[in-house]
Amino acid sequence: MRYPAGETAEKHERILDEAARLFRERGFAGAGVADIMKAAGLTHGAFYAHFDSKNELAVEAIGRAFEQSGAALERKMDRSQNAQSAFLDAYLNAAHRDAPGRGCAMAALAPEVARDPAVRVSFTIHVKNMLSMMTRRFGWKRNDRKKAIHTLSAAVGALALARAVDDPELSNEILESIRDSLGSI
Amino acid sequence: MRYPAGETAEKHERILDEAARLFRERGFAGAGVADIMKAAGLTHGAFYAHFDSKNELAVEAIGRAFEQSGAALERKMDRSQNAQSAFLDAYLNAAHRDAPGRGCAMAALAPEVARDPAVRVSFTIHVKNMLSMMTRRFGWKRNDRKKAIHTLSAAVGALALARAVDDPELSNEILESIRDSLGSI
DNA sequence: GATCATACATGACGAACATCATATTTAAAG
DNA sequence: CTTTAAATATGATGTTCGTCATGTATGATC
Repeated sequence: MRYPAGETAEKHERILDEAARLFRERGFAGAGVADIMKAAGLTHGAFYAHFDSKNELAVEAIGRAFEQSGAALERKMDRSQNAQSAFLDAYLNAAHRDAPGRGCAMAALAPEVARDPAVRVSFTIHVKNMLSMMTRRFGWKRNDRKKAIHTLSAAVGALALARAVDDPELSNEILESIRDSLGSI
Repeated sequence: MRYPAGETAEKHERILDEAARLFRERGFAGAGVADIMKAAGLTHGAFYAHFDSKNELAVEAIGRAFEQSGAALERKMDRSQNAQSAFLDAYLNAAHRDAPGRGCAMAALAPEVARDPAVRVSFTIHVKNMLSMMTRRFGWKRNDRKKAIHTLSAAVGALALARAVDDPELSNEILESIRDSLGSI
């Protein structure tokens, strides 16, 4: 049957949201089209009425993931006196580590992105946005750009490592160490 | 036929080497058992005479990848006056970025490792080894451990981001910035 | 109100993949 | 020398996956 335009648009958004979540949780290869459609409350057949291919979905889902986690970060910085420490607290903590599906796309997907030419294009735009957002909000005077790159790289690396190690003490130590180290650069 | 023990052991090593390379290049999901066996000069059928499963291979291949890239790092530090700057130069450069198959397993595989319980165990041991190797060789006095964690996280994050972005200028800028920033911590 | 367009569900298809079965050949063990 | 055990190639099996084909019901359009 033909469905009301508004409902279709909502389903489209649900597919994107679930893709952005499942890709971050399981990787591009680990989340199938049928999985994503099921999570969005549909069957696999409807997928190609919304997207040209799984790869095209990956491109759009990366953008969605950045938008979601970026907006969450900005909200937390808005509510704080110190944007930098708000960023570090929000990014480098156990809740973020334990919920990759709602977290940073860079820490969850960077190596897989590197292997997908189409996704890299979108990823690059959002990394640039992230860097300019950081320099803007942190209010740094000199070496702004280098400090932003340093903060971003260390935060992304720390989160990825904290997720990959099996030892809870080491995982927490990584998060705390980097939060502390980056607090005074 | 039954093959001489020495040849079989060599083939076993070749399988491990090719797995360590292909997993880093394509990810665990992206490199198939048949691909790895073909790269090792064998057919897929012989695989289960060498390993119990693909996942078991992944566990051992992660160890092999750490050993290879760790040994290469140590050789470069041996040949230098300053272990820290030798580390930074060896890790954060375009050649390492462009050859993930011979490079750091953390930057190439951390998010996938996080999803595989068996691989995480091996990964954790090697991260700990890496941290103690760094503190030992860098000759730091105070805050050794925190500085090692900081250096490792920033280097891993920078390399992963430098590979994932599409813009060569930004990619080089990330490598150079972090090399510079970490040179004075 | 008749026609058209489309978003969906169901199901199928072909490819890729991990794993297993079997036959073969020959090193190793006795 | 005979027997046994093992490493390999070939091929099969069952599953998963991306994508496509088709039917259907109904909102949209005229």
